[in-house]
Amino acid sequence: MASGDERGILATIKDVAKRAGVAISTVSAVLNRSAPVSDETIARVERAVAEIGYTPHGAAQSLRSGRSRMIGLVVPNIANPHFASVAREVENICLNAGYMTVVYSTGQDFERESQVLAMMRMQRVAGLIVIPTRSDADHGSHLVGQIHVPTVLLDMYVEGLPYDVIKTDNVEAGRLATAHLLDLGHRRIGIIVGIKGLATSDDRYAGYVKAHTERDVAIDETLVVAGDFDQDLANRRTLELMARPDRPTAIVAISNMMTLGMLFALKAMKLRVPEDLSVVGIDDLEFAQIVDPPPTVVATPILPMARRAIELLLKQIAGNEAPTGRWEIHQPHLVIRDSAIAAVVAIPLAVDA
Amino acid sequence: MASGDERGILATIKDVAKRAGVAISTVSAVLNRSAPVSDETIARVERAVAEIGYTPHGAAQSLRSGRSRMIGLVVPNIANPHFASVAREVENICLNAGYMTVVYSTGQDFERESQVLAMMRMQRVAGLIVIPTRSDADHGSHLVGQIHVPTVLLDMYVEGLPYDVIKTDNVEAGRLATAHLLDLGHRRIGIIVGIKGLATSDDRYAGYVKAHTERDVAIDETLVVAGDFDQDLANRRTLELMARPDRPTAIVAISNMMTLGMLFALKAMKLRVPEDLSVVGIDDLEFAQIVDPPPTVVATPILPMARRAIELLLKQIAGNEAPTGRWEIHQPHLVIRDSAIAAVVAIPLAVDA
DNA sequence: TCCTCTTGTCGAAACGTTTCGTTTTCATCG
DNA sequence: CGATGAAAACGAAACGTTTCGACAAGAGGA
Repeated sequence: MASGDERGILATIKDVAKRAGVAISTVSAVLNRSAPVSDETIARVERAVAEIGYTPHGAAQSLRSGRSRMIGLVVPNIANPHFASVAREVENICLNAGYMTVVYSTGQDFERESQVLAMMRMQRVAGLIVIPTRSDADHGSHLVGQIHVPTVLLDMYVEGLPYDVIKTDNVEAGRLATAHLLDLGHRRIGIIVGIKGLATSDDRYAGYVKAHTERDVAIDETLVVAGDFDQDLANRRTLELMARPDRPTAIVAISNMMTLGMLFALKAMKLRVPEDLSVVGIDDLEFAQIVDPPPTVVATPILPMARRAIELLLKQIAGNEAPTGRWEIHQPHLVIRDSAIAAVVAIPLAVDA
Repeated sequence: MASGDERGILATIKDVAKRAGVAISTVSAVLNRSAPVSDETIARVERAVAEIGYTPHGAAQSLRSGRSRMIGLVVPNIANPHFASVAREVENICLNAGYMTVVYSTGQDFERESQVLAMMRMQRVAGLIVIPTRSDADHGSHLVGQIHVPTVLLDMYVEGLPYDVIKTDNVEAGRLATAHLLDLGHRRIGIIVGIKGLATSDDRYAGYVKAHTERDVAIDETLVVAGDFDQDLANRRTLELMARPDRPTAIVAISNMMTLGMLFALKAMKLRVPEDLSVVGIDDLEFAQIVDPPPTVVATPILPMARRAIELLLKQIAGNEAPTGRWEIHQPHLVIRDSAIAAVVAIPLAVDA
């Protein structure tokens, strides 16, 4: 960084070549180890690079070579700790692999997703990890039209898309949460589902139904209320649900933010958890241990999933492999903490499931 | 997206020109509104763009024009909700301004910071918002050598750097937190400080001292213990501090994660907050309301600060303005919740400060 | 009528790399 | 000793844009 850069104009490979007294192509060969160069020349070039503080121009590289060193990560909301930790993981691994990560939030919004994908296209990212906003086939074909690079779908699938998918068994997650409550003797279990048409939400709800069916317990459809994936609406729905005379004795929340919204609503209503109401969330909370009460949740192995997604993606990019369109399903598991206890009146069911 | 793109090779401006029957430069003029073009030609070009689904090649644009549409955001840790919300805000505003955001975590690590800045340089980002890892002059000159674009420092300053700085009054934050406890009658107040040499940490500690001095209360230096900014070490330090026979009656934690670590440690020790120990944190917690207990904190207006930082940065980039090197200081304020109550033995001080 | 100005369009150069075919040098071998 | 080949270095084309000077055509003024 000694000299040579005035006013933000950085040194170019040409400057390096001149200083080292070699051709541009030789500098390139040294930098990329792409052709045999004598030890002496290598040394001269490297010295020149160090002296003038040369940093290659990424845009020029990717323009010429046709490959960019960027990977796009599209998540619903980076402010959600769940996705933030995914971002952190992706960022880390990619940096080590020499890739830059570009993270963007869609806010579960269709148009915004398009806007973000357009940006990604413009930057000609080398690959994409996407947590889609919706799961229907319409949305799928829309996505396909927008994406022209190796892509791995994370946490959520879209019907009939030619990408690899890393996901949790969401039906099992819903089943696990609900079964836990049923086995604790609860019979009136509310559930706040997410956006209809979102596989994550639909599947988790399917698990809720499955757990009931397995145990031959009837579902009161009025206890199934619609939310989105966020805190506010879950909060409101909880308020409504608990204001009813025939309120549930337990609730399942199908996302971490919804669990939070729910707990917050209950606190505002001065209802005690778990004494007045048992709660089971899906997706673990970052700081669960100091939440009041520490919630019982079905945790999904999001970090291993994220790692696997990049691994697959990098392999696709490197090997120029076509995506297999395969689903890789990771299993969730129940983490018992303090937000769910046995129902007071009902007789616990024999556990055998 | 009708045709023209096979195998991920996207259409170029040349394809558009051919299809519209005009010169490349005319297409460019239409797309950038950079020269007068007849209405009829505009229409023809726009139709061609739509028909073949043309997306400009960002790398080529920035190579030729010398300006990139990217802004870099360098934060300590994206997994920390505090910084994640900054990221969300920056991302949002930048997207609307036509810029892409590239977020990276340094993990408060010097080398990693270099690595990240090198990446940013390689991508020739148009501007940078940085939350630095250290504040000393050495680090400052190191930063200057690494940065060649308009830059705004957020939340933390580095001595004698020619960049604009948006920060909180950290001395006041420390003072506010400590004064609150002193005014509640506490006389043995512990503090877990961050990394020495970090302005944020040093200043907040200075505020702690200031509050004591103002009230003529002596400080027991052994109650001042060193942490980093993270959860784990704060946890350990709390354990140590509370294991002492002459343990404090209150503690100040100087970051959100440290507050969390502290609360967690106290919970593990089965100490009640605030009955056994009063706690005041600095920086608000995203989900404070459902933390047990909801902590009393000194909140910093991080989102307005972030907004202001981008505003300043975009202005610098657009106007080719030199940074003013000015400091803009935002005031923190006390948010009283449930983690701090009056000391049991001591007589509260008359409040006049 | 001629000159000038404006409007619309074009062609070519340039941005900083990678890549590939070519040239130079020199050792090896028949 | 001349041919062969490998190793090292070079030069130029190309990637997809923006930008700028040039040019044609028509309008307006003297």
